[in-house]
Amino acid sequence: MTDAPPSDADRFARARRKQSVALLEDYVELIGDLIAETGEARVADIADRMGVAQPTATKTVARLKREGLATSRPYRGVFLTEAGAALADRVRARHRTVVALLIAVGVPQEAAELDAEGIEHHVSDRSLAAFEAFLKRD
Amino acid sequence: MTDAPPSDADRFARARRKQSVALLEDYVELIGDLIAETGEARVADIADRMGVAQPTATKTVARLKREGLATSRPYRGVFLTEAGAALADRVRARHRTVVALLIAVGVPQEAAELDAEGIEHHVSDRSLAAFEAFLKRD
DNA sequence: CTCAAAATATAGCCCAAGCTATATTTATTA
DNA sequence: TAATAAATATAGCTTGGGCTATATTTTGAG
Repeated sequence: MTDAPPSDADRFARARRKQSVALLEDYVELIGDLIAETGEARVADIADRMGVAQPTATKTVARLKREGLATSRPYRGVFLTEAGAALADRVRARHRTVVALLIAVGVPQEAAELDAEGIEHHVSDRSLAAFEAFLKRD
Repeated sequence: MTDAPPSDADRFARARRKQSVALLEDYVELIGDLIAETGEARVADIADRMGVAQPTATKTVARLKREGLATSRPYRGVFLTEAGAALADRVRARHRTVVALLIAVGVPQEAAELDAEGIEHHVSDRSLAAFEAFLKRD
Protein backbone atom coordinates (compact mmCIF):
# COMPACT_ATOMS: atom_id res chain seq x y z
CA MET A 1 0.00 0.00 0.00
CA THR A 2 2.68 2.47 -0.99
CA ASP A 3 0.39 4.52 -3.17
CA ALA A 4 -2.89 5.07 -1.51
CA PRO A 5 -4.82 7.86 -3.22
CA PRO A 6 -3.67 11.29 -2.04
CA SER A 7 -5.83 12.76 0.68
CA ASP A 8 -7.45 16.17 0.42
CA ALA A 9 -4.76 17.44 2.77
CA ASP A 10 -2.04 16.04 0.46
CA ARG A 11 -3.57 17.75 -2.57
CA PHE A 12 -3.91 21.08 -0.81
CA ALA A 13 -0.38 20.88 0.58
CA ARG A 14 0.91 20.18 -2.91
CA ALA A 15 -0.96 23.14 -4.37
CA ARG A 16 0.50 25.34 -1.61
CA ARG A 17 4.02 24.18 -2.44
CA LYS A 18 3.50 24.86 -6.15
CA GLN A 19 2.26 28.33 -5.32
CA SER A 20 5.35 29.10 -3.27
CA VAL A 21 7.58 28.61 -6.31
CA ALA A 22 5.23 30.26 -8.82
CA LEU A 23 6.55 33.75 -8.23
CA LEU A 24 10.16 32.62 -8.56
CA GLU A 25 9.29 30.97 -11.87
CA ASP A 26 7.69 34.16 -13.17
CA TYR A 27 10.64 36.32 -12.19
CA VAL A 28 13.20 33.95 -13.65
CA GLU A 29 11.33 33.75 -16.94
CA LEU A 30 10.96 37.51 -17.07
CA ILE A 31 14.63 38.12 -16.33
CA GLY A 32 15.52 35.72 -19.13
CA ASP A 33 13.17 37.57 -21.47
CA LEU A 34 14.63 40.95 -20.58
CA ILE A 35 18.18 39.78 -21.12
CA ALA A 36 17.19 38.29 -24.47
CA GLU A 37 15.34 41.44 -25.52
CA THR A 38 17.56 44.22 -24.24
CA GLY A 39 20.80 42.59 -23.18
CA GLU A 40 20.25 43.19 -19.49
CA ALA A 41 17.68 42.86 -16.72
CA ARG A 42 17.37 45.98 -14.63
CA VAL A 43 15.38 46.02 -11.41
CA ALA A 44 13.25 48.93 -12.65
CA ASP A 45 12.27 46.99 -15.77
CA ILE A 46 11.53 43.85 -13.79
CA ALA A 47 9.28 45.85 -11.45
CA ASP A 48 7.54 47.50 -14.37
CA ARG A 49 6.85 44.26 -16.24
CA MET A 50 5.73 42.45 -13.10
CA GLY A 51 3.46 45.33 -12.18
CA VAL A 52 4.96 45.81 -8.71
CA ALA A 53 6.83 48.62 -6.98
CA GLN A 54 10.57 48.69 -7.37
CA PRO A 55 11.41 47.68 -3.77
CA THR A 56 9.18 44.64 -4.20
CA ALA A 57 11.23 43.56 -7.20
CA THR A 58 14.47 44.19 -5.32
CA LYS A 59 13.28 42.02 -2.47
CA THR A 60 12.23 39.18 -4.75
CA VAL A 61 15.54 39.32 -6.60
CA ALA A 62 17.19 38.88 -3.19
CA ARG A 63 15.11 35.76 -2.73
CA LEU A 64 16.14 34.49 -6.17
CA LYS A 65 19.77 34.94 -5.10
CA ARG A 66 19.17 33.05 -1.86
CA GLU A 67 17.66 30.23 -3.90
CA GLY A 68 20.63 30.09 -6.26
CA LEU A 69 18.66 31.20 -9.32
CA ALA A 70 20.15 34.64 -9.91
CA THR A 71 23.16 36.82 -9.19
CA SER A 72 23.62 40.55 -8.94
CA ARG A 73 25.88 43.22 -7.48
CA PRO A 74 24.60 46.40 -5.82
CA TYR A 75 23.29 48.99 -8.29
CA ARG A 76 23.93 46.63 -11.20
CA GLY A 77 21.73 44.41 -13.35
CA VAL A 78 20.45 40.95 -12.52
CA PHE A 79 21.74 37.76 -14.12
CA LEU A 80 20.56 34.18 -14.07
CA THR A 81 22.66 31.32 -12.78
CA GLU A 82 22.78 28.12 -14.82
CA ALA A 83 20.00 26.76 -12.66
CA GLY A 84 18.02 29.95 -13.15
CA ALA A 85 18.46 29.89 -16.92
CA ALA A 86 17.46 26.23 -17.09
CA LEU A 87 14.36 26.94 -15.01
CA ALA A 88 13.50 29.90 -17.23
CA ASP A 89 13.66 27.67 -20.31
CA ARG A 90 11.43 25.04 -18.76
CA VAL A 91 8.93 27.65 -17.59
CA ARG A 92 8.82 29.36 -20.97
CA ALA A 93 8.23 26.08 -22.79
CA ARG A 94 5.55 25.04 -20.33
CA HIS A 95 3.82 28.40 -20.68
CA ARG A 96 3.69 28.06 -24.46
CA THR A 97 2.31 24.54 -24.20
CA VAL A 98 -0.41 25.58 -21.77
CA VAL A 99 -1.51 28.45 -24.01
CA ALA A 100 -1.54 26.13 -27.03
CA LEU A 101 -3.54 23.50 -25.16
CA LEU A 102 -6.13 26.02 -24.03
CA ILE A 103 -6.52 27.31 -27.57
CA ALA A 104 -6.72 23.75 -28.89
CA VAL A 105 -9.72 22.99 -26.67
CA GLY A 106 -11.47 26.14 -27.78
CA VAL A 107 -10.47 28.89 -25.39
CA PRO A 108 -10.22 32.29 -27.12
CA GLN A 109 -6.65 33.45 -27.47
CA GLU A 110 -6.85 36.39 -25.10
CA ALA A 111 -8.47 34.33 -22.35
CA ALA A 112 -5.93 31.58 -22.96
CA GLU A 113 -3.04 33.96 -22.43
CA LEU A 114 -4.58 35.49 -19.33
CA ASP A 115 -5.53 32.19 -17.69
CA ALA A 116 -2.25 30.50 -18.59
CA GLU A 117 -0.42 32.92 -16.33
CA GLY A 118 -1.92 31.32 -13.26
CA ILE A 119 -2.55 27.82 -14.56
CA GLU A 120 0.96 27.03 -15.77
CA HIS A 121 2.47 26.82 -12.32
CA HIS A 122 0.17 23.96 -11.39
CA VAL A 123 0.76 21.80 -14.47
CA SER A 124 2.80 18.76 -13.50
CA ASP A 125 5.25 17.03 -15.81
CA ARG A 126 2.73 14.26 -16.37
CA SER A 127 0.05 16.70 -17.41
CA LEU A 128 2.52 18.61 -19.55
CA ALA A 129 3.45 15.44 -21.40
CA ALA A 130 -0.22 14.69 -21.96
CA PHE A 131 -0.77 18.21 -23.29
CA GLU A 132 2.09 17.81 -25.75
CA ALA A 133 0.79 14.46 -26.94
CA PHE A 134 -2.68 15.93 -27.37
CA LEU A 135 -1.34 18.83 -29.40
CA LYS A 136 0.54 16.45 -31.71
CA ARG A 137 -2.55 14.41 -32.59
CA ASP A 138 -4.07 14.78 -36.08
CA MET B 1 -8.61 51.75 -28.04
CA THR B 2 -10.57 50.46 -25.09
CA ASP B 3 -9.20 46.95 -25.35
CA ALA B 4 -5.51 47.00 -25.99
CA PRO B 5 -3.96 43.62 -25.30
CA PRO B 6 -3.27 43.14 -21.57
CA SER B 7 0.29 43.95 -20.57
CA ASP B 8 2.51 41.52 -18.71
CA ALA B 9 1.83 43.58 -15.61
CA ASP B 10 -1.92 43.22 -16.15
CA ARG B 11 -1.65 39.47 -16.51
CA PHE B 12 0.49 39.10 -13.40
CA ALA B 13 -1.78 41.37 -11.38
CA ARG B 14 -4.76 39.29 -12.46
CA ALA B 15 -3.06 36.05 -11.46
CA ARG B 16 -2.23 37.59 -8.07
CA ARG B 17 -5.86 38.54 -7.54
CA LYS B 18 -7.05 35.05 -8.46
CA GLN B 19 -4.56 33.58 -6.04
CA SER B 20 -5.83 35.74 -3.21
CA VAL B 21 -9.30 34.23 -3.48
CA ALA B 22 -8.15 30.67 -4.12
CA LEU B 23 -7.89 29.77 -0.45
CA LEU B 24 -11.34 31.18 0.29
CA GLU B 25 -12.76 29.11 -2.55
CA ASP B 26 -11.15 25.94 -1.18
CA TYR B 27 -12.44 26.54 2.33
CA VAL B 28 -15.95 27.33 1.18
CA GLU B 29 -16.11 24.23 -0.97
CA LEU B 30 -14.76 22.09 1.85
CA ILE B 31 -17.22 23.49 4.38
CA GLY B 32 -20.03 22.73 1.95
CA ASP B 33 -18.74 19.18 1.54
CA LEU B 34 -18.49 18.62 5.28
CA ILE B 35 -22.01 19.87 5.87
CA ALA B 36 -23.29 17.62 3.10
CA GLU B 37 -21.38 14.62 4.40
CA THR B 38 -21.74 14.91 8.15
CA GLY B 39 -24.36 17.57 8.75
CA GLU B 40 -21.88 20.08 10.19
CA ALA B 41 -18.51 21.68 9.57
CA ARG B 42 -16.31 21.67 12.64
CA VAL B 43 -13.08 23.64 12.73
CA ALA B 44 -11.10 20.53 13.64
CA ASP B 45 -12.41 18.68 10.57
CA ILE B 46 -11.74 21.66 8.32
CA ALA B 47 -8.15 21.85 9.59
CA ASP B 48 -7.68 18.12 9.13
CA ARG B 49 -9.00 18.06 5.56
CA MET B 50 -7.05 21.18 4.59
CA GLY B 51 -3.90 19.76 6.12
CA VAL B 52 -3.27 22.75 8.39
CA ALA B 53 -3.14 23.30 12.14
CA GLN B 54 -6.37 24.10 13.89
CA PRO B 55 -5.57 27.76 14.65
CA THR B 56 -4.83 28.29 10.97
CA ALA B 57 -8.31 27.03 10.10
CA THR B 58 -9.84 29.22 12.81
CA LYS B 59 -8.09 32.26 11.39
CA THR B 60 -9.19 31.54 7.85
CA VAL B 61 -12.78 30.98 8.97
CA ALA B 62 -12.59 34.44 10.55
CA ARG B 63 -11.56 35.79 7.16
CA LEU B 64 -14.49 33.96 5.50
CA LYS B 65 -16.78 35.69 7.99
CA ARG B 66 -15.23 39.08 7.24
CA GLU B 67 -15.86 38.45 3.55
CA GLY B 68 -19.48 37.51 4.14
CA LEU B 69 -19.07 33.89 3.04
CA ALA B 70 -19.57 32.11 6.37
CA THR B 71 -21.03 32.50 9.81
CA SER B 72 -20.19 30.93 13.15
CA ARG B 73 -20.55 31.47 16.87
CA PRO B 74 -17.76 30.78 19.37
CA TYR B 75 -17.17 27.08 20.02
CA ARG B 76 -19.78 26.14 17.44
CA GLY B 77 -19.69 24.86 13.90
CA VAL B 78 -19.25 26.87 10.75
CA PHE B 79 -22.03 27.61 8.28
CA LEU B 80 -22.11 29.13 4.82
CA THR B 81 -24.02 32.26 3.98
CA GLU B 82 -26.08 32.30 0.80
CA ALA B 83 -23.14 33.87 -0.98
CA GLY B 84 -20.82 31.24 0.47
CA ALA B 85 -23.06 28.38 -0.57
CA ALA B 86 -23.43 29.78 -4.08
CA LEU B 87 -19.66 30.16 -4.35
CA ALA B 88 -19.17 26.61 -3.10
CA ASP B 89 -21.49 25.32 -5.81
CA ARG B 90 -19.68 27.22 -8.53
CA VAL B 91 -16.30 26.09 -7.28
CA ARG B 92 -17.36 22.46 -7.05
CA ALA B 93 -18.77 22.48 -10.58
CA ARG B 94 -15.68 24.19 -11.95
CA HIS B 95 -13.44 21.67 -10.19
CA ARG B 96 -15.31 18.75 -11.76
CA THR B 97 -15.11 20.33 -15.19
CA VAL B 98 -11.37 20.95 -14.90
CA VAL B 99 -10.72 17.36 -13.87
CA ALA B 100 -12.88 16.09 -16.73
CA LEU B 101 -11.10 18.34 -19.23
CA LEU B 102 -7.69 17.19 -18.09
CA ILE B 103 -8.72 13.55 -18.40
CA ALA B 104 -10.27 14.24 -21.81
CA VAL B 105 -6.97 15.52 -23.17
CA GLY B 106 -5.13 12.49 -21.85
CA VAL B 107 -3.94 13.34 -18.35
CA PRO B 108 -3.96 10.28 -16.06
CA GLN B 109 -6.72 10.48 -13.50
CA GLU B 110 -4.52 10.83 -10.45
CA ALA B 111 -2.45 13.62 -12.01
CA ALA B 112 -5.66 15.27 -13.18
CA GLU B 113 -7.04 15.36 -9.65
CA LEU B 114 -3.79 16.63 -8.17
CA ASP B 115 -3.20 19.33 -10.76
CA ALA B 116 -6.82 20.46 -10.80
CA GLU B 117 -6.47 21.59 -7.20
CA GLY B 118 -4.19 24.43 -8.25
CA ILE B 119 -5.38 24.98 -11.80
CA GLU B 120 -9.08 25.46 -11.11
CA HIS B 121 -8.67 28.81 -9.39
CA HIS B 122 -7.21 30.35 -12.53
CA VAL B 123 -9.84 29.13 -14.98
CA SER B 124 -11.96 32.06 -16.12
CA ASP B 125 -15.62 31.82 -17.04
CA ARG B 126 -14.68 32.02 -20.70
CA SER B 127 -12.26 29.14 -20.39
CA LEU B 128 -14.75 27.17 -18.34
CA ALA B 129 -17.37 27.58 -21.04
CA ALA B 130 -14.87 26.41 -23.64
CA PHE B 131 -14.03 23.36 -21.51
CA GLU B 132 -17.69 22.45 -21.24
CA ALA B 133 -18.22 22.79 -24.96
CA PHE B 134 -15.16 20.68 -25.62
CA LEU B 135 -16.39 17.95 -23.28
CA LYS B 136 -19.77 17.87 -25.03
CA ARG B 137 -18.30 17.25 -28.49
CA ASP B 138 -18.71 13.79 -30.07
C1' DC C 1 -23.44 16.29 38.61
C1' DT C 2 -18.77 16.52 38.41
C1' DC C 3 -14.68 16.22 36.21
C1' DA C 4 -11.68 14.82 32.46
C1' DA C 5 -11.26 14.93 27.58
C1' DA C 6 -12.12 17.12 23.39
C1' DA C 7 -12.87 21.17 20.77
C1' DT C 8 -12.21 25.91 20.04
C1' DA C 9 -10.10 30.38 20.84
C1' DT C 10 -6.31 33.39 21.78
C1' DA C 11 -1.58 34.97 22.05
C1' DG C 12 2.43 35.48 19.89
C1' DC C 13 5.77 34.06 16.71
C1' DC C 14 7.70 33.54 11.51
C1' DC C 15 8.03 34.45 6.58
C1' DA C 16 6.54 36.11 2.00
C1' DA C 17 5.00 39.73 -0.73
C1' DG C 18 3.04 43.90 -1.28
C1' DC C 19 3.44 49.14 -0.25
C1' DT C 20 5.52 54.31 0.65
C1' DA C 21 9.17 57.20 1.94
C1' DT C 22 13.84 58.13 1.92
C1' DA C 23 18.87 57.36 1.46
C1' DT C 24 22.50 56.12 -1.51
C1' DT C 25 24.86 55.30 -5.72
C1' DT C 26 25.42 55.65 -10.67
C1' DA C 27 24.80 58.05 -14.97
C1' DT C 28 24.11 62.14 -17.70
C1' DT C 29 24.25 66.67 -19.05
C1' DA C 30 25.20 71.49 -18.79
C1' DT D 1 33.73 68.25 -13.66
C1' DA D 2 29.93 69.51 -10.83
C1' DA D 3 25.25 69.27 -10.38
C1' DT D 4 21.11 66.94 -11.39
C1' DA D 5 18.48 63.07 -12.77
C1' DA D 6 17.78 58.26 -12.70
C1' DA D 7 18.33 53.84 -10.63
C1' DT D 8 18.87 51.07 -6.72
C1' DA D 9 18.87 50.07 -1.81
C1' DT D 10 17.08 50.38 2.75
C1' DA D 11 13.79 51.19 6.48
C1' DG D 12 9.60 50.29 8.13
C1' DC D 13 4.78 49.37 7.65
C1' DT D 14 0.51 46.02 6.32
C1' DT D 15 -1.78 41.71 5.36
C1' DG D 16 -2.17 36.81 4.67
C1' DG D 17 -1.24 32.34 6.00
C1' DG D 18 1.48 29.21 8.28
C1' DC D 19 3.08 27.48 13.19
C1' DT D 20 3.27 26.22 18.66
C1' DA D 21 1.76 26.91 23.21
C1' DT D 22 -1.81 27.82 26.18
C1' DA D 23 -6.41 29.36 27.82
C1' DT D 24 -11.21 28.66 27.60
C1' DT D 25 -15.47 26.36 26.68
C1' DT D 26 -18.23 22.41 25.63
C1' DT D 27 -19.10 17.56 25.84
C1' DG D 28 -19.48 13.14 27.58
C1' DA D 29 -18.35 9.39 31.10
C1' DG D 30 -18.62 7.74 35.64
